[in-house]
Amino acid sequence: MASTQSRSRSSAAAAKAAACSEVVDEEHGRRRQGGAQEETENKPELRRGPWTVDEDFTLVNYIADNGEGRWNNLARAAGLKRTGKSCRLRWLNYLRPDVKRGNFSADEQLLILDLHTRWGNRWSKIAQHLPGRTDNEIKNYWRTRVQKHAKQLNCDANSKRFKDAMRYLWMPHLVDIASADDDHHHLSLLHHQQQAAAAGAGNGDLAASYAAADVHLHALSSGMAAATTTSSSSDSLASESYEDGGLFANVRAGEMLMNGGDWAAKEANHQGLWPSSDHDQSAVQVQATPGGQFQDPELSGWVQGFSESITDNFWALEEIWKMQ
DNA sequence: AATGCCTTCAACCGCGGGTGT
DNA sequence: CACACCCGCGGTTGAAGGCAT
Repeated sequence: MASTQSRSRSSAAAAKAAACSEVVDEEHGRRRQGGAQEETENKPELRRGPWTVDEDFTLVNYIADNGEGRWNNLARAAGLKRTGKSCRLRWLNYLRPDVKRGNFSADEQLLILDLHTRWGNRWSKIAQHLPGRTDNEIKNYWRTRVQKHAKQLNCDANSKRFKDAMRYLWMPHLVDIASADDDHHHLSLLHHQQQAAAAGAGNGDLAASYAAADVHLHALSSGMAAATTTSSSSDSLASESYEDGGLFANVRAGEMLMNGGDWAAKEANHQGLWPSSDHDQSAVQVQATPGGQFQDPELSGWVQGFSESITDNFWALEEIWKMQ
């Protein structure tokens, strides 16, 4: 389990830090090896590197008594030879009682992929929607796992190609895993994510994006045996969008509009498929053929060709991932 | 068993924005 | 208004453990 690994790593690091600490002159950023004996009488040097158990204990106790914030003052008052920054980071990323450790669940992975598609490298913003997860952890996850997959697929993690792979292949698969794991839980997470994003959309752009249609691509995760695209009205952000019991990718036309002109252009060329301008009444269903062909030949060929070109490698990676 | 490469993640750094004086 | 300080964010680094040879 990753949490065990983290803990063992942390304690080992702490032991090492206790044996050989590095200190830094905060004002000038100078780094030195060997630490305490090099302190000058005027300026107490600051420790850096891995935290010791004693330091953790001191910080946790101080925050328990006095609360967090004002980190530079806190570091001094607590008697820690650390910068305020370092204390803050240690607390937020590691010592905070509600920090969740261990591997990301399929739900969380799905949420990260979805939110990153929408917001890019806004790690702290993404982290706000994953309770107990820190921006640092999500960032590391992205860089080590997601970018690795992108590299193995020979494309950039920020490229349209990879984003499309996530939308059409990875996310449906994660939905599948999440469904098998806990159907209701992932629905509630997605619902939470939508509500949170909509609530935070006072700035308008997200509101606009969510005002656009939801597009549900059914059964892509099971090899595109069939696909159903549903576009519903603007107030379909709510959970009923997810209540039909099927396995699907949740891809929003508005999100596509937000994330690239290509999608906007594609959508403009496929009004029959994604009638995003249709913000009124009833949902529009576009049924793919049993062979997995979309009614739109261009999109069908593009999706299927892409899917065929990477699916083997992609699922193999998924299997590796599940074993972690 | 020894060695070297790879992966992961805690921690650091620089920067920009906010706030107080 | 200018300056200093603080805070938070995103990018990067380096150490430890895992794994392959």
